[in-house]
Amino acid sequence: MPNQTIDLDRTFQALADKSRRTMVERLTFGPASVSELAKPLAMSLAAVVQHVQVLEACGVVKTEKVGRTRICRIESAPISAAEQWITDRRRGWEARLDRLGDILNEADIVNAAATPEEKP
Amino acid sequence: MPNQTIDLDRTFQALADKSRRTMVERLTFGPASVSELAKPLAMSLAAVVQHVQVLEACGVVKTEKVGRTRICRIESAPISAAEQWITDRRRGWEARLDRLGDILNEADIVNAAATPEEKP
DNA sequence: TAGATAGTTAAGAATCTACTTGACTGTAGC
DNA sequence: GCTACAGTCAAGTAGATTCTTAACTATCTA
Repeated sequence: MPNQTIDLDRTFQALADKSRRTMVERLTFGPASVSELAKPLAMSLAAVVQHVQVLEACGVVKTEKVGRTRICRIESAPISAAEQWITDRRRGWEARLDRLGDILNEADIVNAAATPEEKP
Repeated sequence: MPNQTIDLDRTFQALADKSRRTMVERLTFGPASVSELAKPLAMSLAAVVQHVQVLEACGVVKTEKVGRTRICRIESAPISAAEQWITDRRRGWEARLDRLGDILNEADIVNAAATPEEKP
């Protein structure tokens, strides 16, 4: 598979698990073997392998077999795509709230000009 | 519940569904009722209500009943926390790759200085 | 007040997830 | 070659997720 299309469903799903996030966090500091990833996790190695498979299925990590160990490294594109989706939404609602704030401020000014009496 | 602690598991899980992302996208443009959120989705209203409950459980949306309609609006904190988690990781590995790049560049320069013959 | 609208609730089915254990395979080092 | 290591595969289980339909409850409008 050359460059699998990025699937936000799978990527967010992959990140929705503390153990997998711990793995990603570890891989942030550089490549690691499966058993290295397994160290901080209280589960069987087989379970860890399955988590690695989930991360690999969505492209968040790439792996490579070196001798009898499997080296995992992080792949930026899918996580960046997830980040971008969130960023785009946040920008959207922030812009809206800014506009709303402007309108309310303007209304306040108009209101204050209309009734300049009461000041607590 | 005053300000529920942000649960990345739940938040990423909430975003791991196309229908829910569509809802969040819609809410980016301003509050909406449940049936308004339901419009673009090919599923029963009951199913939409359940999706809204998922989004509400992780704090991504807040709702309020007005007459017989339920108004949903986006809440920034949980999504921002998810974004932040990704951003922090990305920064981490980008910094690492930069350092790695520097080292390789330096090695290249040293190498080029050692063997200045071959140039394709 | 009758009927339409907007949502709620419960129960159930199909599917997915996150594990487990146990048997197995390929590689490394003595 | 033998043994330990690193991982793999398969099967099974408990619980979560995503829907459905059907019956129900408010609230609004004519």
